[in-house]
Amino acid sequence: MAAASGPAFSPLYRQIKALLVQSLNGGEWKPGELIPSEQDLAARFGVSQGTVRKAIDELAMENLLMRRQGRGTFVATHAEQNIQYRFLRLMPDKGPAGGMERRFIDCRRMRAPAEVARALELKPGDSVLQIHRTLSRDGRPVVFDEIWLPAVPFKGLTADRLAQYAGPMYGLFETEFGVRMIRAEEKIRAVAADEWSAQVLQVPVGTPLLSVARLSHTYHDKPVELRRGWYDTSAHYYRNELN
Amino acid sequence: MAAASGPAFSPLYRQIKALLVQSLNGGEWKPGELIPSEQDLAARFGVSQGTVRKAIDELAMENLLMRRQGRGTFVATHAEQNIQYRFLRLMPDKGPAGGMERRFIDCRRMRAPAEVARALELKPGDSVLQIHRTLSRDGRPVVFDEIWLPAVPFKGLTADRLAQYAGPMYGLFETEFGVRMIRAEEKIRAVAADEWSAQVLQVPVGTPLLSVARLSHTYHDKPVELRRGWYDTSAHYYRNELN
DNA sequence: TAGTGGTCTAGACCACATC
DNA sequence: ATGTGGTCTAGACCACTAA
Repeated sequence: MAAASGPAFSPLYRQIKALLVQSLNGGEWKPGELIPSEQDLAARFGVSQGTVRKAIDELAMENLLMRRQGRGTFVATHAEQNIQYRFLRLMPDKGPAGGMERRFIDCRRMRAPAEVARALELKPGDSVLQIHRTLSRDGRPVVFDEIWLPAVPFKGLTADRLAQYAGPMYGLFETEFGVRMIRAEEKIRAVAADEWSAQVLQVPVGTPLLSVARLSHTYHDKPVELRRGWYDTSAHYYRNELN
Repeated sequence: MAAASGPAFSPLYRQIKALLVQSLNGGEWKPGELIPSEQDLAARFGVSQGTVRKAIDELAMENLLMRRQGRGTFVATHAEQNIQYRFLRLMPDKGPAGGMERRFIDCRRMRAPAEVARALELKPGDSVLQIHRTLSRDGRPVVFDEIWLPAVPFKGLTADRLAQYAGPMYGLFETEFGVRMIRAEEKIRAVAADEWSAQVLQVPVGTPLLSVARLSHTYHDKPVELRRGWYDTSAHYYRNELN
């Protein structure tokens, strides 16, 4: 009848996958929790275990779920020791990867600038939070971040709460605000340090810095964080894998 | 008996996968060619179709093979129109992604510097090829690459041959030298343009540039290309996806 | 019409974690 | 001993391509 443009066919396991994402997004199973066994889910949806398995396979590959043989399938979380810094690709030239010191400079509420509103799919003038912070290694600042969050799901977030929380920032977002980061895109450039970033990173004005603009998404590809970072790459590098 | 340190268990489909990689590496099926059907492979290896399928699934996910419903499974290739610039992550701020003009500056044979020999796992002093080239958009140079290749599999490669070949460089490597690039790692930094790169990219000395050091691997994680690139990110950005 | 990969099922057994 | 995910099998049927 209609113009016949859409995908018109969706295999069963993708429909099951969509139902699982619904349950994740709706909070039926929270980050870190155990979800029902494949057998239980198969019974619940009225399909075979193999079909549920294929749906979970894809969700595990997309890092929404984590399988552990003999234990079960868990909702992935940023609040874990082993998967820490999942999105931070900056590696030190020498020494182990982890362990940078966080310092929060400020956290303000304001009206979204046009550019920020566009990226976060807000109306121009909607309320947003702006956070500035640094990451340091061995006392030397390496990363200067400016973070923009929509005010509505993150109401009540302050610099103090950020500073008090031990563990990755995205872990706090999960546990305190129910916002889980799934996927992000980064646009990377080389820029000269302006006065502000030069001061914060303790480098001369004009020093080449890596500019990293990250847009993070939660379920259903909804953007929920815009992050502009300046990285001092004199003793670190941004690592990427091509496949 | 022994100290029992190795993986000690390998599922059937991974053994099949290893056999398939052997055949790919050995040249039984060349890039772009059709491989036998899953049924044929199952018969050949004495396993069920499902087991072969799982092996092929992983190889397809790693971009070694390409499945096409109704047609069969093909060996992936860089010499294709649709998958062009698979490894180049530089995107223009405006306009479509593809279509940059290549220019080869030189191609010399020399002894490997220590750093290059280490990266390519050669003996110090082994013979290597050094290539310089640029990529331009709308006549303006954007990328300056210095490429290092081991001389032995790439014997006979000249700037002329590079310039005459239409299509991506890795396509030429496949068809002319039988070397297929599978996977690469990049280390990215912000640096100031030195005199040479400034001249080639037509920017002032000291301009911040993206420094991209890429190590490319063929089958069995063997490194076969070291590429140091300088990107002018005034009208382009390096795009990355985090998952 | 024939052949390919893609989906779905049902059942058996293995590896692993927990009790 | 039990329950979980992981592997392997065999067979049926669907979607797609090409001749």
